[in-house]
Amino acid sequence: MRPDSRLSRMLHALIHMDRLERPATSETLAQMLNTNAVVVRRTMAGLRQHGLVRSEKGHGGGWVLARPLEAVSLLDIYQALGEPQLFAIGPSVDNPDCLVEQAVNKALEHSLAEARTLLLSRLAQVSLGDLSRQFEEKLRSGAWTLPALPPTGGDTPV
Amino acid sequence: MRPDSRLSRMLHALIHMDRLERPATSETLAQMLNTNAVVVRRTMAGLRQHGLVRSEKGHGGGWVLARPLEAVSLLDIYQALGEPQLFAIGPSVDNPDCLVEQAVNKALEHSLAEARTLLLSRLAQVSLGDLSRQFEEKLRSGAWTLPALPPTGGDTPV
DNA sequence: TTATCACGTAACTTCATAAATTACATGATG
DNA sequence: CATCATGTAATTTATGAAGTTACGTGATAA
Repeated sequence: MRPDSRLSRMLHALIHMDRLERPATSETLAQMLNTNAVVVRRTMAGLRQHGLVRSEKGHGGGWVLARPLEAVSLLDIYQALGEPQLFAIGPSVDNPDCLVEQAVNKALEHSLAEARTLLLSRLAQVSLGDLSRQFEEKLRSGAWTLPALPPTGGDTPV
Repeated sequence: MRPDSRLSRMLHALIHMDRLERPATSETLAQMLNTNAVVVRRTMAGLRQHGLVRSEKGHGGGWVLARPLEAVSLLDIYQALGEPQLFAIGPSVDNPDCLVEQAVNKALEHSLAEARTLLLSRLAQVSLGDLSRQFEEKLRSGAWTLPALPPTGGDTPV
């Protein structure tokens, strides 16, 4: 099952947006995310509805952050995306009247619920500012030396 | 994303198998699980390779438990199924050289790994015997009173 | 005022994969 | 040796994220 990458993609986009002077167009973000501008707009729509970003039409328009990165947690983004399905495994609904199936599903869902609670609490504890700082740290520590590029200086990578 | 129901289905099947006198055919299990006998064989194959069940061909053949339910945890079944993908969300691989994407994915994967550890430990703590007892408890407590069936006695449901 | 830019959104196609189905082979029982 | 039941390859179906096409709306600039 191919995992839903929308959360990761939006985090990626928002951190880039924070580093740009001007609004980022859907086309620009689509190139960063190696996808299509319509996919960007569609996914960004939820964030706009939750007041995390604003959009502007026309010349010079695009997407801008509505809050500082420090004030946005990974959980905020997850929720703004509509809280997509977390788990790739789940209960069966083959014979809902069967008490065995009910007992199995109850136990399984209980374990899943615990894992979900832990995961959401972890997402709540991490801000986009934290991620941005970790990115800055990578830059400072020389991590920009890409495999095929000896450290001859030059452009910082995207 | 439709969740993978194989874990739930196999738990369901194994508990029923424990209550049968004779080997359960794939066809019988398929009816319990509202699916196809080939799906049952394919899914059961992993459990056989891990020594959790045995299969017998020919007349009177079918599937039998190779261990008491108490000696099998939900984690055992999950592993026997090849440890299928747990999460429906995951990292993006749009621009692997991008340090922002790397930082985002690292943080996300860390949270996911913690949730995975918790979930697997919970699955390890629950045995099929526990589930079977919970099923028996439902039976005893009158939970067999199905919506359309007043408690007039009669057959116990599947 | 008009051309261009950029978002908004519906409708459709593509892609991946669990699940289901079809087909046929192998082995065990009566 | 007919029947039953598993073993497994190959194919089709179903579902939803992702991608694409098309067209509409609003804002800016010339």
